[in-house]
Amino acid sequence: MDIFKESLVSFIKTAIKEKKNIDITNEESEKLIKNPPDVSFGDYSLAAYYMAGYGFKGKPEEIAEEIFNIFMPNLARIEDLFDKIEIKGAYVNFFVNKARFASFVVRDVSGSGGDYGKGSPEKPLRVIIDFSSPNIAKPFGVGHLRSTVIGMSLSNIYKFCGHNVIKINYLGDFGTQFGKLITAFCRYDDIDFDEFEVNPVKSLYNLYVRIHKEAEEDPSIDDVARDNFKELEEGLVRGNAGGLEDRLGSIDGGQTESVMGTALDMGVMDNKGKQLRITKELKSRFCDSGPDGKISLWKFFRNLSKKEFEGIYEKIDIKFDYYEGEAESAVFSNDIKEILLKSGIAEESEGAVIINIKGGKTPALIAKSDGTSLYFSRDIVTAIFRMAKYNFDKMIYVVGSEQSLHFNQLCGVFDIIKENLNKISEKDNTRFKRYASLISGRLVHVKFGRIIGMSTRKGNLVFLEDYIKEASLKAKEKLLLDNKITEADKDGTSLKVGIGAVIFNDLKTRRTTDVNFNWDNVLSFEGQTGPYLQYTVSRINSLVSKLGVVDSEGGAASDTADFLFSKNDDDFNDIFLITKQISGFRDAVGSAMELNEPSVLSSYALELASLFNRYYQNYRLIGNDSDYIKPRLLMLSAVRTVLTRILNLLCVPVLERM
RNA sequence: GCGUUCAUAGCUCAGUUGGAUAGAGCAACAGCCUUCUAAGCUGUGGGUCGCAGGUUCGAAUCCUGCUGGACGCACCA
Repeated sequence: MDIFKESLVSFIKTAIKEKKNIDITNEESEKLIKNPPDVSFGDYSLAAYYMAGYGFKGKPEEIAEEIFNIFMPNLARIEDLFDKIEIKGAYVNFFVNKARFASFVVRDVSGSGGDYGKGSPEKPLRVIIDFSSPNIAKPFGVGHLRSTVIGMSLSNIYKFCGHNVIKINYLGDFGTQFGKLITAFCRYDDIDFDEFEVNPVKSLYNLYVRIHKEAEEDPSIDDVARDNFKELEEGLVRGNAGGLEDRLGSIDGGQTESVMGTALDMGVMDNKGKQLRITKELKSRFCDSGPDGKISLWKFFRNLSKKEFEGIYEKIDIKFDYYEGEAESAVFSNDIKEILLKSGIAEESEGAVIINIKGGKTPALIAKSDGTSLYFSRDIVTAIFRMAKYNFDKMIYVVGSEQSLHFNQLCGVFDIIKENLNKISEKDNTRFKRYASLISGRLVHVKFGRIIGMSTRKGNLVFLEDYIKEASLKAKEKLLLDNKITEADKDGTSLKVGIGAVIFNDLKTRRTTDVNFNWDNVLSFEGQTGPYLQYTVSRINSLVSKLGVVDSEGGAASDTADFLFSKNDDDFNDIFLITKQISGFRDAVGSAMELNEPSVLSSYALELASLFNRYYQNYRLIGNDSDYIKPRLLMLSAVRTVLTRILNLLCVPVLERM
């Protein structure tokens, strides 16, 4: 909060106490202060409607009059900070001393180093953000990009607000579909092993599509696939002797790393720890050796895919603290099933095990009739492990809204467990009870809408790589046309612009609305786009470096003066608008975090960039004397500081020049 | 059928949590580069906030109904 608003807050608080004998907190007082919709209504306002709750009575206009009369006699107490107070209908509007305000903001930014807007909560939260989470047998498409950039951006925002963030990529590395993949891989003789090395995910996907098609003709394939999956899962369970409680015990003892690393395999790695290339011999060894072979094959698929994903993440500069997988949780799913059945929380139905979540009509399914695990049961185990490992205050799942039901049920299960804790026997379940009961109320599903209508010209799924390539190509054309780069593009400018366009496009609208995809829109780079923001920062860079030269020749300006700007300056009003926007940065980050909504920052940044570009167009700095330039240099770098920060928070690359 | 969610300018979206005159960007049209990067700026036109009720001083925002779309609803994830 700035000193202007602060003084209003305390003034209102005192006035209400003095005049109405009502005690209110600073927070309540702050809530009464509104931001008028238009600058012509001033900078802050008090609405009579809200004041009615604090002892003010009568028609709104009368209340406004009364408030106005409270302020006027005491104007001296705040007049340094405010130019004018006026009544307009039911509102009392406050106009800040613009020259002072602008000077204050600019100093505030330059004084906080690069940390302007950073939060430092008294009790930082420990927040897990689970995002991206691609399925290892499905191409990394646009849907995963959304989860990835929203998650990464939220991680940045929480961190910037002073919280402790743990970023987890929960790979979709398990489930019935892997039974299918194993079946397919072993069934077909014409598999291109080289292609498998180069494009593992695509190869797996093709296998999946192929076997799926064949299964439509011959349903017995599905049975084989289910058996293969069962064999795989049971093999893993055998390989990890000891149940859930033991595992939680070892986590308590500090053994937090995945148990899968030590799981059985038969020669997936060479003696240097490098994964072997698949060959015909290796393939038949995997396929003919029962559970151990299945496990090896599964690991082989997983490793190759993970490597491919890491390449993509590196390209768009996304980093995770941990990679996890569903398989580890699958191993302990059966324990969960037993606990919940025994305590009566879950029940059997048609051979499967279900839980009725209150308020929901659809029961949650935690185990299949053949005893193997499900997505849902694995997520329960995973959450418990994470509580044991990280003791989180909040866990955010960044997953599409089509999975709302799943996450409602997941939250519901932990509520039920907490309510029925005494039904679960203490014996052998101490740790389970401790951790599971802590989870209730701490899970958040941050959902996002689908991307509609995105396809190649042939109507196929668009891969992220191609998406970025297309955008970069377009950026390159533009750069070449303007004679800004050589064909070689050594700095990778076009790639950064392309990535910026693609990522920003995903973050500029509110998460929950479905995005209508439109190539023209993504490839235009004008108006409300990532490149527009990148361009704005580049412009400032260029201008600042040129002004820096001018300034060093011109001598010192009034660094310590109370006012850096004068209301007689030609550009005064525009400078004020810019600084006003800058001063809203803290609130913007704050609500972006509160709402788990990066787009709050996108809109904010676009507005700031737009104000700056208008200023840039209308006023010339070079050629003026140093006293004129120096404060404006501070203003420029304040804009740059905030815009750069937001680009960083939103995972949009910042360019020195473009 | 049940549940969730959405509907704002030709198109894509904002709209400060119920407040003052509903705003941007694209697209269209008219302008601005011998001057700090034209991926920019200025101006014009464009709206029954899906429809109908209700709640109150006040509704794009909350409630109900209707219409239309998206998603989900037991052994997939």
